[in-house]
Amino acid sequence: MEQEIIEPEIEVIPPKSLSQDEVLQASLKLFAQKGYANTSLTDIKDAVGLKTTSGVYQYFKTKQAIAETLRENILDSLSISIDDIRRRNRKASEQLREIVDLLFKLTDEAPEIIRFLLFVKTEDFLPNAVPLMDSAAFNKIKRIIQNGIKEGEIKNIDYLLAYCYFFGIINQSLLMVLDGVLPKSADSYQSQAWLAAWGCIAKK
Amino acid sequence: MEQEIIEPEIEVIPPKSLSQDEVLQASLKLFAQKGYANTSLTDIKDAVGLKTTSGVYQYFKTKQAIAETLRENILDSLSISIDDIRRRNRKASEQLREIVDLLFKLTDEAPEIIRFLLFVKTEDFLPNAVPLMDSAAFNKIKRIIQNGIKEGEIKNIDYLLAYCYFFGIINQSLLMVLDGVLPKSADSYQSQAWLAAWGCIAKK
DNA sequence: GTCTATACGCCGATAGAC
DNA sequence: GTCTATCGGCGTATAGAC
Repeated sequence: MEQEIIEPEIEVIPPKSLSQDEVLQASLKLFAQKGYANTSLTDIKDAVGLKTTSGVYQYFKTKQAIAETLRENILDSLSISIDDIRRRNRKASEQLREIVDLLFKLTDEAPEIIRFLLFVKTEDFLPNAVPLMDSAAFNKIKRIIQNGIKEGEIKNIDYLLAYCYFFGIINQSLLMVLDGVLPKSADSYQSQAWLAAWGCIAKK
Repeated sequence: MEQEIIEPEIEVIPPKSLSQDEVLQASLKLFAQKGYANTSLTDIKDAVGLKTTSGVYQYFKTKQAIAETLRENILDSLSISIDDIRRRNRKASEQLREIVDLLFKLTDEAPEIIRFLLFVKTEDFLPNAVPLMDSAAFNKIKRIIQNGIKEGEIKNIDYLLAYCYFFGIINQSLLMVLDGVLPKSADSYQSQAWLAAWGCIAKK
């Protein structure tokens, strides 16, 4: 008669079914805060609520593999977002504007992601990882700029220089927000940063 | 009969009077290339030509102390250079122009220094170091910008934003040169980068 | 004042009990 | 499938011989 009661036992309060994703999220925050080398598996295990580091190895064979997966996930989702942006907008100015939107929003809402991209030097510990600038996501950004040049929206300069000036301003803004040098939320600086960055490369 | 061969071992060629500065120079290169955490005292000892790490401790008590001294030296000499630049020029545009000159020249001639400034996150291992933006050198740069705003040379915006836009472009240019993304020497990009950066913050 | 030897902790990783 | 126990290695740092 009480056999049905067996069911609710399936984790009433803490599901505690530790998932691979919990490890990834915890590691992302730690790597973003302290850097890869200064983050030990002990730190990760603590952040996730495990008792020993052995548990972590259930999901990832090595510490490197965690960082690798993290990087792939971030770059993949960035790439997908950019695809979406390109689908919804035709002009380079609109596409870049939406990419800036995304980056500033992430800086406020998921700063670990931007920290990871801006601060964590993956080439230091992932020797054969694709350089950021050669990843799918960044290739798409470069293509947007090249198209903008071709269409006459962007000055006729080396597209790498256009990238450099535009994202120089954008990245430095995000960086100074994350470092607390610019004291307000990223959102507060977005429109001005966009104007400065776009004004740098826009034709005429 | 072959006993005389023992003698030449007294190092005829390399005087090998090891100086503190040799350790600093070697460490600077290593830190700039591989990062602080990935550089061991064994690496430093090898780069300097010592047989054991003990020799390094003759000049510095800890590995941290090496990085600390290095940072102080670099920031001090930067600060001195900026003093000199301010003495020789009155207008903010001229002063900034010469600072850009200096940074690009260093990128070509002593890339380790710029690498150390741009890439090595000293706050990760020097907990109580003064933040870059609060160092004497950077305070002088901020003052130059504030003066430029007061004199009407630079747009009337928050001086931190002016700093952000200007050095966003300059630093990104140096960074992309150091990463090899921009394939030529820093010198090749200097005048264009200056024009873009100054155009961003110049009045009118 | 430079090398020998070594202490000692932390880290990443593994084997195996339950 | 999670915890116990532990290994081997490297990294910083020290004590002391020469």
